[in-house]
Amino acid sequence: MTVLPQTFSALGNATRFAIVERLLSEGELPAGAFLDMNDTSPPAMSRHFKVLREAGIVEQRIDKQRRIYSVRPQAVQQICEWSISYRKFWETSLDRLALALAEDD
Amino acid sequence: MTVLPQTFSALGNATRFAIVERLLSEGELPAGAFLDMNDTSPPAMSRHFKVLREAGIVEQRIDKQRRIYSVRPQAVQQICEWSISYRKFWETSLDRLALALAEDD
DNA sequence: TAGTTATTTATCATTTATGTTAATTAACAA
DNA sequence: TTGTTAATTAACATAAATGATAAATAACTA
Repeated sequence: MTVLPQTFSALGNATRFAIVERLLSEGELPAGAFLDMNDTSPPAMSRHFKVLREAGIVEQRIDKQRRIYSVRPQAVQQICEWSISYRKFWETSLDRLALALAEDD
Repeated sequence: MTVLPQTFSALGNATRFAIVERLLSEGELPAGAFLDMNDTSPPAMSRHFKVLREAGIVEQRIDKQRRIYSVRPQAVQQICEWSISYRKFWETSLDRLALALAEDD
């Protein structure tokens, strides 16, 4: 069906997740902007970007000697749509839960 | 901040993702109901459930000698809220993209 | 009780992921 | 040209994930 497992797998690493969150908040940034992060030697960072690229989560734009990365909106949209497609399930489940808790008073 | 990377990591395996999708569609099921799946020896399946439990994605209910699993609605809700929190970004990005494509006609 | 069913835990082997250092590529700057 | 900056690729080591078989646990059934 979908490629969501690959998307989730790529986001299932704390460093990559932080990269994506930062790109989402700040917009496109060159790879080098992330070298201050926790783990990160340049090759490690480069590989994280490769994983994100191959999962279709980010895209690369080349500007001179810089690689500028940004989040592909479709990637986040796909995640949103997946979770929304089960909304009826989780919303009613949570409603029932809240109700049950309220009855304990 | 969040535990989302752990959630994503757990869902980033095709077998576990399939388990979760089936639980979401069919509702709670005993572990044994999944032994027809692709990989799956009973111990492999058991470990997949353990990963899902530890990530807070499923919960276990014991009925006699059966372990009945179900999806914790909060897990899906959390994913939904994360993607929604960046909705402005990805919706406007996609709008711009559609507009740019339309202009090519 | 003895055997069966459902599931998990223990051990071990193999694969995949991830980090490191060294070398490479490409563009810029003196 | 020579040196510097930005990023990647190559080669290697180590850790984590995942699967298999065997054994253990717990509850049901004859």
